Amino acid sequence: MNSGQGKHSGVRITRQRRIILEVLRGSHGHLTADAVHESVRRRIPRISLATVYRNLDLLEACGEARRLRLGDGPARFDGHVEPHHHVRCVGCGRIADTPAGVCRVRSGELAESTGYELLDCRVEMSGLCPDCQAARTRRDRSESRE
Amino acid sequence: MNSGQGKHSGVRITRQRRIILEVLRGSHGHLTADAVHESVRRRIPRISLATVYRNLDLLEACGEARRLRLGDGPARFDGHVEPHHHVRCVGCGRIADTPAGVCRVRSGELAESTGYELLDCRVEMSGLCPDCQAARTRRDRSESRE
DNA sequence: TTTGGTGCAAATTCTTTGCATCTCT
DNA sequence: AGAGATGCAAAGAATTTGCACCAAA
Repeated sequence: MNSGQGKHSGVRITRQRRIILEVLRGSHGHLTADAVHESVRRRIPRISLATVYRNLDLLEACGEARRLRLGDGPARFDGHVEPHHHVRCVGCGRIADTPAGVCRVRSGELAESTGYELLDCRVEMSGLCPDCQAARTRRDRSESRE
Repeated sequence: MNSGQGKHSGVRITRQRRIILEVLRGSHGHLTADAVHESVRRRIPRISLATVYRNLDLLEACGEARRLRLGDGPARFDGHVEPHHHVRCVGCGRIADTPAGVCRVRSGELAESTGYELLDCRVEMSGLCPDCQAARTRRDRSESRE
């Protein structure tokens, strides 16, 4: 975030910023800005949603958080920045992490076919979570009985 | 779209619907709803943006188009539904198609690690397009001369 | 002290909806 | 005729911004 440093260097660690990051790191989920706001509010009741958005933007720019736009609805923020990907359940919307290794990108082939130089790769899978698989099975059974 | 057919079967092929799809198919780009609207408007001046949105939703549901939410900003629509992926240039925002083969997903590993049953997989890569690579090179050279 | 951050409210941007009207079939 | 589509305008959701005040360095 701060490469061309002026005389004073910049980003401060405010209470709100620190706690927002704690919430992101602490949560296993992939929280919407609103959910982060709700959660932080329990510790800083007067924090505004705008501050949450500003800080999420900044954390993303710093590489401390990732913004996900899976499916529709609001963006989600992930405080775990180690390489990994996501699967979203088409049944219930739940999002799970997957190991980075489930997808392998041939950057050579990319460069060859498009001329692009690869910087980052995100995989959004969709599928059925175990619960929704079970629900489907139950439904299938009851339908075949009709 | 129409499996449990009632007495009358449903989706009509209206002029606006047909032309929207033609625009999507004809364009190589990945158009925003607004851009589709602009384009269709040249043939149907009174078409409304709402109609464009409604039809894009429907075409997506029919599997005739894909909705992409890459980076930020509005969704983009892709009328080419054969399997492929996308790279977005972090320099200029341009989006290019990539062959499906640049990315290989191990669905077995996915099921094993998450329990999800894989249905679909989208890869969003980011990188530098050839033009922005060239621009960077020029910039690097002029900076090293200072 | 000064530069950056915050809260609040208002503004933007993107997308969806209600409703009267129109149009395929 | 009647289900389904459209245009228009208004509503809605998500996110950003302007500004006066506050607080970390």
